[in-house]
Amino acid sequence: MFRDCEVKASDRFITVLAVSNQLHHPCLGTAVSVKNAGNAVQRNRIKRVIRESFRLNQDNLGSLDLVVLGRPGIGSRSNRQIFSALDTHWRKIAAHAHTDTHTD
RNA sequence: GAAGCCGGCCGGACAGCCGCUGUGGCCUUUGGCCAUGGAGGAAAGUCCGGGCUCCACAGGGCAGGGUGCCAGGUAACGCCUGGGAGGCGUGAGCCUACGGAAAGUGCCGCAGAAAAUAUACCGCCUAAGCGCUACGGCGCCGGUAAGGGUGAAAUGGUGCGGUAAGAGCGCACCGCGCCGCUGGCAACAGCGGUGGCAGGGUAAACCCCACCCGGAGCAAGACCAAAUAGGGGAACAUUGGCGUGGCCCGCGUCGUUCCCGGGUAGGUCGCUCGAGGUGCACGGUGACGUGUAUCCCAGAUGAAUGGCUGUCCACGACAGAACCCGGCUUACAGGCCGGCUUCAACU
Repeated sequence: MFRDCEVKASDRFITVLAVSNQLHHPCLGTAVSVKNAGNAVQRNRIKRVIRESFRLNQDNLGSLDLVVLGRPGIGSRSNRQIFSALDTHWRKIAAHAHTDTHTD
């Protein structure tokens, strides 16, 4: 997954990796360490927000396996900041996915 | 009212929309619908104790670790309660690693004469004995530890007697040791007698004494399904290896270990009804116990318990269950309740 990454979108606090799959819906994985989030409470909050954002956008993401990585300092970001950053990343990845399907 | 002590409790609220997940029911069913439950006082640190599970366990010895005033509570504890002793505070209260230093060993910097079989730096004394004498004394041989000085600590303290000067040398009081009596389950306390004092500190130094302790942990462990190959090389081999988990004897077992190569970790159970919560009654100073009524209160496993919006306020701290309990410790915005103490003022 990390080696075969097809599309990557990232900023200072979040990295999103994507690989196309054979299912007809997207799959989400999260990787947020306590070390990067600060403590367990912040880590769980980040993961919840990631899942919620994914749920709201999954119809636009096609057949992709996605991994969202939390980078150092992510625990200091607010929910609003994470939602808006993920919206940007989802759009970028969806655009790539669509061009891929067109070129097929 | 101010300052403070002790004990207990809370840890944003409400509404709408959209989600996740446990349980129950329905739909002739592979997903929906309805109902209902869904993080904490510390879930944390993983520092103790216990349950549970598997392994080990004839027995013995030696290690190792822990606890350390007494009594009680408890499944158990290094926890809690009550009491004692010592210390701190005007007080309510708080703190204590609080057994043994005449069993042995070690250590005690600097200063100081001396830091432990004691000793004598500055001093004090010159009674007895010896020598000299200018008859004032001086020296020798000695006596002493009162005073000074050093130190955290110097062989009990204060006073009187005593003396050449002094000294528990004698006496009184205090302290200490021993014996007895009284009270108390006990730690211990009080009283009486007796001994002239036994000879520093340190045991979170070794140690001694008393008591306690088998090992590993839910990735424990059980079951189901699927799958694979007992391949190659090297070393050792009964004075050996393994079971074995501190070591030895013992007991059981017979190939064992290492390297290279290859393979697996899917599901179900364990998994939440428990030393359980709450109310009442009774026993107990209390920790707690007993009886009774009532309630069911997270159970995930790429790991749920949430997101957005609005309104309000004192604008929200520390922080996320992972087999389960009992403690301890640490973190914590702000707020509430009860009891008590001291000071000030009023009546």
